[in-house]
Amino acid sequence: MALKQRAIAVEDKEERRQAILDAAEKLFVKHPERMASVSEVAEAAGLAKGTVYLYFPGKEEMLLALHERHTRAFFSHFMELMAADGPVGFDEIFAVAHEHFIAPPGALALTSWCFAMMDRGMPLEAAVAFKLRIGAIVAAAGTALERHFPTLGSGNGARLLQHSLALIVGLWQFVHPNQRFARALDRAGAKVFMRDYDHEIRAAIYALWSGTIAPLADMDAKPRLKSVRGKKS
Amino acid sequence: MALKQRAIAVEDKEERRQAILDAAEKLFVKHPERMASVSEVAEAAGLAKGTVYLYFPGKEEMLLALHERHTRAFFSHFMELMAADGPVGFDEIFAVAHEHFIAPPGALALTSWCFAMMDRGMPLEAAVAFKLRIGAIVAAAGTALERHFPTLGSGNGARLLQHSLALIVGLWQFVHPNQRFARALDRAGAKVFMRDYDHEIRAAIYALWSGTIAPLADMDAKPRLKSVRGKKS
Amino acid sequence: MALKQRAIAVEDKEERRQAILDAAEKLFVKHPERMASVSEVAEAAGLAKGTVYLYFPGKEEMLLALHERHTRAFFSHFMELMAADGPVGFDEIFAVAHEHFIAPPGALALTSWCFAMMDRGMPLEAAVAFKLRIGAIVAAAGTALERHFPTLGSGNGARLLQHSLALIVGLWQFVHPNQRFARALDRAGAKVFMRDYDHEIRAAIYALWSGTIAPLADMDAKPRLKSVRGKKS
Amino acid sequence: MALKQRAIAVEDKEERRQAILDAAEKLFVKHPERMASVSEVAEAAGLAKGTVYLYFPGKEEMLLALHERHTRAFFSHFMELMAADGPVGFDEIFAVAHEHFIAPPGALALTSWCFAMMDRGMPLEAAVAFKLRIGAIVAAAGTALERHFPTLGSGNGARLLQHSLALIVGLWQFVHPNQRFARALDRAGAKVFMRDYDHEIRAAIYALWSGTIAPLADMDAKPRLKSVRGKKS
DNA sequence: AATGAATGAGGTTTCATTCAT
DNA sequence: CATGAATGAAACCTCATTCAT
Repeated sequence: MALKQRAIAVEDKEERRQAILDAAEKLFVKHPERMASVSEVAEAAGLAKGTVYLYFPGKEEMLLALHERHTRAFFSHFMELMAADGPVGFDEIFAVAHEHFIAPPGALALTSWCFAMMDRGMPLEAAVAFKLRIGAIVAAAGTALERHFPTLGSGNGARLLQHSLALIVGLWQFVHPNQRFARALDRAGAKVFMRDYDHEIRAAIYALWSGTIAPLADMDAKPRLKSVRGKKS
Repeated sequence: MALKQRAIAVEDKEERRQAILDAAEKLFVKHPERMASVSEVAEAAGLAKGTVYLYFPGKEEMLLALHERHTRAFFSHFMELMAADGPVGFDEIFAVAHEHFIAPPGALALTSWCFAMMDRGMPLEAAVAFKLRIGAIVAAAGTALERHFPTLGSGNGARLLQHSLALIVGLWQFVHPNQRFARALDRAGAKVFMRDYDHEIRAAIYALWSGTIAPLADMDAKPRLKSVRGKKS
Repeated sequence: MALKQRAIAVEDKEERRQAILDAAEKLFVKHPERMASVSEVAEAAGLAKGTVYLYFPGKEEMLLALHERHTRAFFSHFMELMAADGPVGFDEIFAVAHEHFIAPPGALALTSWCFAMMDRGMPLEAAVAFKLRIGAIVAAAGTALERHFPTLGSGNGARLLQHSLALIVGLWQFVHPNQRFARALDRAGAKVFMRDYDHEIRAAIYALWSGTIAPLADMDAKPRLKSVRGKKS
Repeated sequence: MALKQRAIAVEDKEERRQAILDAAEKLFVKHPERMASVSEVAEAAGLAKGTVYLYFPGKEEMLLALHERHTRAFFSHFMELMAADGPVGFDEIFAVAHEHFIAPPGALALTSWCFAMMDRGMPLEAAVAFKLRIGAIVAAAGTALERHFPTLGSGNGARLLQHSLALIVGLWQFVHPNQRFARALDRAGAKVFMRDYDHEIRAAIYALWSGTIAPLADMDAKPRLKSVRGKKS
């Protein structure tokens, strides 16, 4: 179903908004080495440049909206999982995160870019508004998580979720597990040591959850986190 | 000691290079809302614009070099710590990371920006060269870490370090614990739930290390990472 | 008739393109000692710098287009002349060349500059495309010329035209018959020997046409192109 | 014999000056698509950038000096020819021009570039001084030529020489008979009509000399330079 | 005399955004 | 609502020239 020439009804407008985001996403994936310009996005969406500005206040906001779409989709799915009756395993939760953040090409690149822009280059209000919206969602999701893992304690659900997403994004930035880098590193003859992002992130997240949900004791007293080197017998 | 008018000796050149980085860093911190232009950096360093291009191939490379300076300083300090005779505690290690990555104003903002640029907007070669240089350092540091925590197993030291740095950066991007955001969030009347980055990151890293160094068992079999919700009596 | 604020119709666009060329030409003549910058041209045309880049891919292409305008105007006029019924004299043809190449201030300076840029400093494609366009025109003009001067023989019309234009440009470069040079040479107290370009070029072209259209005999056998010096009585 | 480290004697200085010109010429030929920078020239000459400025007031003057070297060599050779006792044929004279202007790679490209720069971009004084020096040489050469071709008449020798050189340069600019253009035109699939510069220029010069030395009558009265088109009966 | 580090004017180009149509 | 022409600030970068060493 083609888009209408003029979007007058509210649903038509929303549809067009989504079409613009689709176009932006497509281009983001298609050209991993640069940011598409607004006019490219517009063209890809079958619209004129100016029209994009009827739907988004600016370029950053548009990309942030795209990121938000990913994020909302994840949490929506996550809440469904939490709403389930039976117990939920790490694997199931991780699978949802994988589906929405890790698997979609460009998703983490976009997240990374958005976070950098939020700090410099984006109107502060847009960034803050985004954070408030997402914050509310994370809080709800955290509460839901706590119901499943009572040892977490109040407030720690949201924290664990944030730590987890932070780790997903941060590790991606370290590994840059995309074709461009992979090829370039191969050309450089590099025996690179950490390229299997999927495996790494799973292990890291598991460790984080393991350390959070099932902590062994107080941080500082733990002998296990004292190194053994140089220990006197 | 003032810089010479002309840096002819190799040491003088290095000194000037550092002076340019100092200026860039100063401006980065001073104007958190935007990136200073090359000519601003030059002026702040008391040099002409063209001179900066004698020391760096371009703007991105300059900022990457600044980030690399932080990173090298951290690992240098870290290696000193590892070289110590006695056992090393989590706190000591974390303190070093804190000193070099977390405490210096702008350090994480810069890291975040560099990572985003590395993906889009920076010459690929520059990014790859950087990754290779840092990769070698991380590998060495990982090996050193493994000597202190034998349960880590070969190769896991470097991985843990990367996971940790990823978490530091990623969480910062979630929290954006800087004045601009803090003020804006306050203005927005937000009861924001996670603003104490220092505390959060410590807990998150501890959990990660705890989960990595002292894992309790295989990931999937662990009942502790099965939720209790909906469990039949 | 003033230009529209926005050139939307194709004719308006062409008009604006011409207006930019007009501005460029004006500045070219006004400042014989340097090339105006694109932003000066834009300002002179009452436009913003960026707008010029909507109409021309770059500075060189813009100036080449200006030169092409002269050239096309000449050939257009020339073809009209050729289309006339009666016989056409050298004077009439030369008058057309004079009107379009020699008389307009700056025309030959621009031609000279374009030719130098075509060799170094201009994208090769732009230069080649220009040559192809002009080549087709010259070929047609040559054919027309041959109809008027049957002794020329097939193909020689285009050749003569090119030789003639070459001579016009080349001689101009020798004489630089412009005010700047004239004044400077006077200041230098020079009794310069060849300053009347208009007269010189007419004589030279006449000699060239005379020698081409009415050649006396084979090149090498001619006693007239052997010098008389040292000839035995 | 290697150049001395410091050129103190006058001959050493001249030698170094020539070495710089040699380097410039080499680079000019080696990179037909761009102008070498001063520092490239200096490096090719085994000198530092600043040293070039001890021998030439600026870049333009350096290239003009290179052009002047060609020109002086030609006229020197030409004068030898003129000094010969016997009669001199067109072929011999043309051969000298060919040897110094046409055959050396880059010679005409340089001439073309110098002429364009003389008009815009070069200090006027440098251009005028050059013209005065060359003017004197041309005048002398013209006088010598007149002795060989008495029908030329006083003053016309210099004029013919200038017309000839103008034609050589001008035609080159039309034809751009160099590899870059040749290849690009071939790629463009062009059946270009005038690519044999050597043949063309010889014919054109011959026609010019023929028309100048052996003119048939007054310009305007000549029926031969009336076209035949449309002639009655 | 030679060097090459420093200069900085000068130029081109891009592209997010605005706004007349 | 939609368009896309116009804007013009912002940025980067080069390189001829100067001058401290």
